[in-house]
Amino acid sequence: MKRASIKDIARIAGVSVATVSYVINKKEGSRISEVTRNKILDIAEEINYTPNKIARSLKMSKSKLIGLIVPDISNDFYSNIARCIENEAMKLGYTILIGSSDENPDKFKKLTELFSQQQVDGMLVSPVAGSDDIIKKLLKDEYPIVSIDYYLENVELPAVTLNNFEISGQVFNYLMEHKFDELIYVGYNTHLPHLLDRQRGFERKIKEHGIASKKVLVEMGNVTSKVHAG
Amino acid sequence: MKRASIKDIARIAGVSVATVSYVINKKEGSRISEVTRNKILDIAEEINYTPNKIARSLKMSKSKLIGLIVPDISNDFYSNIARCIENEAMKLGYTILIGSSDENPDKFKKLTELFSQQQVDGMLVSPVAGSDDIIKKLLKDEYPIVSIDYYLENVELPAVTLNNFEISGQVFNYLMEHKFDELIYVGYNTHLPHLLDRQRGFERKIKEHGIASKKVLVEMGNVTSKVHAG
DNA sequence: ATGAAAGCGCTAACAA
DNA sequence: TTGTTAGCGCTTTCAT
Repeated sequence: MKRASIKDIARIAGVSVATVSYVINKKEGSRISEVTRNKILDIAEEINYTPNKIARSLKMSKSKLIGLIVPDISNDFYSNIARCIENEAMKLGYTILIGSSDENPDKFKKLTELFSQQQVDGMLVSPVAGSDDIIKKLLKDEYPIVSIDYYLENVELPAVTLNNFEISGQVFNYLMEHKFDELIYVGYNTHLPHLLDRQRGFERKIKEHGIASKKVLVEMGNVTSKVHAG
Repeated sequence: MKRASIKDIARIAGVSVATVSYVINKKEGSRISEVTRNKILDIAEEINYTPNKIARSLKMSKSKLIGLIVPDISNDFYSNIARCIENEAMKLGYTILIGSSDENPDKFKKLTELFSQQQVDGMLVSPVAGSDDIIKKLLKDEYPIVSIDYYLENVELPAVTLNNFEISGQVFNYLMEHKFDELIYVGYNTHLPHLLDRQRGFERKIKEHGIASKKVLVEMGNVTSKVHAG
């Protein structure tokens, strides 16, 4: 069944498409008499009209779509974040496009391209190691983009993250209160700034308290197996 | 930064938009000389052209979008399904729109409307109690839609589901092998056909084997608390 | 209070 | 081999 368009309504109602457009979009201005308004609304109802947002997007250069890129949507941490984002997006009339990067910069890039082509109005992304240049380019193209759980140094990337440095200190304090006398820091061997913050937070405390400590850095990937081995 | 369009490329290259369109879409036909093709590709690269899929969708009446409705994307079961769907979709050049219904038919309806307006090419939905009419309407409008984990009686709704009746029997067999001599069936008090199948599968076995049994049906919602109470 | 028309970026039929 | 053009469904300016 071909979908009804405002043109169909206009033809049936014997008015112009402009008029139909006005009533569909409930412009409150003085335009449109009660009688035409109702006629149009009735017809719309009857022929089961629903607006074509694609056409609208093209005309308006606004898609009401936002892209979400996470490392893996099947991961509990991210699917919960996705859900919260979805809730807020819905409230504002946005729909979310979703994609998983698997922490792979190529996939990440592909997703940004795909979303960008779908003309999303913005992206929420959880960047991955090696995606800095991709992000910078997006930013340079004036693409609204905010980062999740990650930030870039010397780049104005709006980000919602943890205060990793601070939290590391809190963990240290907790451990101290429980009378541990030697600590081992286990973390990724990485340059990602938000992860280094944890390390730095830990190191600062160690120095302050002059405590025995060790640091174990494992390669990105499966922590569990690496730590056992090491 | 305004995005480049094929018109920009055409202007710079001194060719028509049709020509640009042809090379962008790599039509292999005899059209287009190597030299123009390369010129166009170079310019596209240089001015950072990326196709506007919204425009393309409008023209083609195909959005390369598919909608996915699950009860809750933050639920492990569904986020895993979502991930698989995403993988397959990507392979085929589709992007997925996601929405959570919270098992609420109103939200479910809203999502189908939203997706439909976004001109998705089809929907994968996990229907909820009370959504039968919505589904039927979608089907009547010739909307490609397939159901997840659920089916409708007397309606041709493609569905990927468990064989609940059969599986119930297998569970029963397993229990028998382990020498249980009384069984309790705990399930929802519902009319949802796929859930009733489990019940029927169980009942058939009970009858066949003449075993002592009880049935506890709880209202949809939080099973755990209900069963404890009952 | 309403309509005509341009144009968003793209594809494709038809001409040249 | 390439160009012209109509049109997808919609919004909005400018007339009327």
